[in-house]
Amino acid sequence: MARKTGSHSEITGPRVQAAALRLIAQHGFAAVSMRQIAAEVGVQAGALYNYTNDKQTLLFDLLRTHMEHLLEALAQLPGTGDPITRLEAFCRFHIAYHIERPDQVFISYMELRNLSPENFTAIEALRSRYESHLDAILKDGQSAGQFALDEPRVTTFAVIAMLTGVNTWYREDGALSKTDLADLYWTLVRRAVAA
Amino acid sequence: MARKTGSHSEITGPRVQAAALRLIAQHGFAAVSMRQIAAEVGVQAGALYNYTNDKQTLLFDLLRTHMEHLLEALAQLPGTGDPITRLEAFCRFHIAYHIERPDQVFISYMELRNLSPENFTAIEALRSRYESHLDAILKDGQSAGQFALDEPRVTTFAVIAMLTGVNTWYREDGALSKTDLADLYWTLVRRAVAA
DNA sequence: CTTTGCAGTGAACATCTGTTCAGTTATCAA
DNA sequence: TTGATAACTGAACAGATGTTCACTGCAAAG
Repeated sequence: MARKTGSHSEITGPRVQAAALRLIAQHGFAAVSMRQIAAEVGVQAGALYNYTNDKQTLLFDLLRTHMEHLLEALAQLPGTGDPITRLEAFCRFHIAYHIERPDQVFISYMELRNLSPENFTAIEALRSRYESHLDAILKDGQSAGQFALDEPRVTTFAVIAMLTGVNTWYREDGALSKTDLADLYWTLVRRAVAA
Repeated sequence: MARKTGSHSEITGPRVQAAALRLIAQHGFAAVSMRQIAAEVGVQAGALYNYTNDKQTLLFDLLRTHMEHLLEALAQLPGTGDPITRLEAFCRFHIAYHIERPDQVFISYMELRNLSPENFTAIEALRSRYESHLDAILKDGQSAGQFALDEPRVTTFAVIAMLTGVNTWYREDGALSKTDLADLYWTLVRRAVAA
């Protein structure tokens, strides 16, 4: 029978993911070698192939996992109700979730071009599902006369870009707390879309 | 005497820059080899070294040139006057300029991490000068009571992220004209900052 | 204790990397 | 025609790349 306890794979596997995530976020997918990732984990390069088919799949799994977790967390938000309340919930959620995962977010935007065509399509589909959530809120608010939007789809892109931009400048040790941050961005969004 | 006509360097030099720009934007700095760039230009790899000291300098020159041109163009905008008018001018300028140069914009955000520390500092300084322009407008409008901003610096980041985000989704053959686009974004910004 | 099989090693593979440089070509000035 | 020189070639360099695989060590199952 296969061993259960004493098996390292359940420890090493996540460590490979973590090392790959950190190194790719710092240097870029193409700039990081399998040997560097292995060294970070403390094994030889060959051992990585117990945990991934190849380097491309390693990247794809990082992005897919991130997007799936993001969608799972998003699903906790209310899908119906007052559009303004839902928009606020979405904005605060987006900032809170993304600011805690700068490496994942960075990679998810930067390394799309290093995905194979099939893998790219898969990730784009997940991203599209995420954006649809905000799109639905904006359209509902539009119908209810609470928002004044000429092009809800464009507003979706604009709001997500604005919120995600937090990651480019926010530092944990800065003057602003995460609550301050969410308040500031929510004020901007609220006024931008308000009827 | 040195030759003047018949000298190819004034032709090949820009072609090297253009090829490097296109390929790096598409695949990433680390993923593109000097041989690929040379092939795109139609020369051997060694010939590139007539136009750049090394690969790092080639990247740096692309980013530096982009930022310098951006700042030159920005300098054409009025530096004084009604803050609302200046903010509108800035927003329309930013979108118009960036949307015409997707490769440069992409590289300028994506490849910062592949710059040497000194080169990184130099580019960041240029970027900071650009952001200061918007920052000044927002602070002037704040003082004049035309804008209501809790943190002008954060608003600067938010607005720039939102406007630059256009590049991630806009397509030349889409339904929206560039004027429509600028109108939509300007409406969002105006309402977001309005007192 | 013996057997099983997972986890990891380390060498090997073919190929690619940035960069250098002696040598070739082509064009111009004189 | 001659001499100069900018532009480019093509080979060479030392080392890095992703991936494979026969192998070893070792913990657990029987």
